[in-house]
Amino acid sequence: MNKRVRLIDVAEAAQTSIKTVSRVLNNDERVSDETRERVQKKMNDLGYQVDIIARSLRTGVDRVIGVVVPKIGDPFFAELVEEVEAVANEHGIGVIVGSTHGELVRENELVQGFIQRRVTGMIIAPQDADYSFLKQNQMPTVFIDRAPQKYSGDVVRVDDEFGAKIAITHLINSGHTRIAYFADNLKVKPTALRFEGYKAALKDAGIKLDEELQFLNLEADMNLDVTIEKALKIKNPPTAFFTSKAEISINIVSTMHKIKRTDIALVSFDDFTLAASIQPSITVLDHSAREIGRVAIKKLFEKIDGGDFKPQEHIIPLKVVPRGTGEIKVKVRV
Amino acid sequence: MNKRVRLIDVAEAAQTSIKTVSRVLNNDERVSDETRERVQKKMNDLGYQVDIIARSLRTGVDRVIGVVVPKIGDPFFAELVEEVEAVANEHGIGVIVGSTHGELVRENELVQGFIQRRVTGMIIAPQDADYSFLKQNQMPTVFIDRAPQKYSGDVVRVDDEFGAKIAITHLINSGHTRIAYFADNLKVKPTALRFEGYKAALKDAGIKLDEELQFLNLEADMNLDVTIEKALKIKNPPTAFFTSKAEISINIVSTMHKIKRTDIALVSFDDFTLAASIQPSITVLDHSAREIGRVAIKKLFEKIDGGDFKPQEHIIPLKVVPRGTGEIKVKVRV
DNA sequence: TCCCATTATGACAACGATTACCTACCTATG
DNA sequence: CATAGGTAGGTAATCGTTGTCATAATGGGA
Repeated sequence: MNKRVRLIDVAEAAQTSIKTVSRVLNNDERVSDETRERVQKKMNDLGYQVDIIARSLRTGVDRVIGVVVPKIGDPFFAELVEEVEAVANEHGIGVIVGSTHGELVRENELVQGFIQRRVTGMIIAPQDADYSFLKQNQMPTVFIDRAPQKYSGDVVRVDDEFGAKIAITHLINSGHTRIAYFADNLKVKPTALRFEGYKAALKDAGIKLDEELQFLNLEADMNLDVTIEKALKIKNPPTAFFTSKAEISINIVSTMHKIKRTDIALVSFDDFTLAASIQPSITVLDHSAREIGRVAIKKLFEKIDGGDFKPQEHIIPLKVVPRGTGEIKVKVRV
Repeated sequence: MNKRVRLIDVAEAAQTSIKTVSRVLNNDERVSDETRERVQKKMNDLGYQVDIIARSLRTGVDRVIGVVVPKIGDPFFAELVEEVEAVANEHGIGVIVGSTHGELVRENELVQGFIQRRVTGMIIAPQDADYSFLKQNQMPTVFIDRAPQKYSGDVVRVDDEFGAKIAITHLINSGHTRIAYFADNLKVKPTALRFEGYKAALKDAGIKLDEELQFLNLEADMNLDVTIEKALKIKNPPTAFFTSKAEISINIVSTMHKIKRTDIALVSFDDFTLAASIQPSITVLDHSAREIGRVAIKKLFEKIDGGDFKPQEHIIPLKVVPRGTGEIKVKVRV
């Protein structure tokens, strides 16, 4: 393996000092045109490439931002990361990603690793990890999806409670009173908030809560056939379903198509591919991963070059995208 | 901002040398238990964190692998990256990603950036960039999806031509003879190969090619309404569609549902979310992003620790997953 | 004409870890 | 008892770049 060309090699070839070559490399004004050209020619001839690692060591930061998400394979986070990467790229900064898969230990390892690497900044979708170790202003960080534990930092998220509330209100306005709620882990903050929104909307409408309609702590990848069957068999069965998450929605859509019960109204908290195209098309809460990503990276850069701002919460507005489901209830109502 | 704790700070606190602390850090045997404990305690007390950058400079590699894909937001590549990350993680190695968005310049920048960073290895889904600058064995690299230009390296890909051929043969065996082909940019190698497979299958079955059935160089995000309308209006219209890519399939499914023409058989080269659930469910070629990712990262690690192997091509087998579409043709046939 | 400001350049230290090499001491063995 | 070998630890060089400070040359103003 042929060795790397260093600044000093270029310097020797161009008969000047390493510092001058460094100046040329960094477009420093203080170099005569003549020298600059000579150096640049030699750089090309020798095929010089900066050593980013050496530069990072010297400057104290690695021009990379660290992104922590639950699952990079999840289309929601994949789009979010794409947006982050696009903006970072404009600043000449790379993106290093890690998935926690819901594991606290992993989440912690990833964040610590980013700090050890002296990343330029971090964007984190926190799970339950404790962030008290992160000293204020130690590292520019923006949290997404929800606030971290024991740390007060910038957060970019959607208004989960309000979103669920308007979604449920949408169903109520369409005439539904028996609305079942399907959610995964309630210990996760956004999920809990969505549940609150569900309850609030019913309460506001004067509809009594019915525990028989609440299907909580489901696993997203679980087969929901049995659960759904159970839901449809209760005495006064639901005419509408509300799901707290795209993965569950997809799962439910599959099952409902399988058992040919597309008469049940369905509103999904997240949008998903084909939600608009399938029959009936699915009413969703528009909840753009890209927008969250864009706002998060923008805020992050503000912190990076602007210095220390007070931690703020940035709420992305949500709105109901009415599609096929939701309105059809009248035909179906019991 | 409080300054970083270095090895030497720990060494002083533990009344020993920097070397001994380094040994403890790297689990070197040559340290007495007593000293080791004393050092570890001090490390904790002071909150010591390695400086990965400094370590990378000294050792000559950054423990990170660089991944280049067309779009990280594309679910196919997102899943692939998730798989890569999972395996890399087991080796204590991070993943840095970049999207080319089909731009040659960007592709080149990304790869050069990885080299400047002395990444441990690279996984690249090449577009049209010229890789002749990459010297053999300069950097462990595995290409995915297709081979690079002007460079002979390891490639992990599916058998595009064969895949398309068996898919079309599946349709032919179900009785179709008028099969339309929808594809995006034919200049992209895999797309071109898929087209070859289409032609080969028809030829083998003695069916004449009809240019009226070929809809090439479509843009994936384009509205296909007009194209489809045109396809269905020709004299002897198609009874089946074959799409070369998930994005196009989704687009077509949307349109077909909109115009209520779910009677047309559809086979998609890629699988996609809900393909199995919608009515009629879509027959696809099973073409696992995860498997490609897994094989690619495995091969990459072989190169990293095994040294230099001869460049090989690894072909992931494809098979048809028959679902609703494909068989229903008889009812529909003109 | 002399001095100061400005410009172009260079010498050298520093960033924080690893590593090659060296030292001191202790034990075992002929 | 002398020497070899093993063990724990230390010193200094090194990775490739950038930042600090110094220096030489040039030009303009007093």
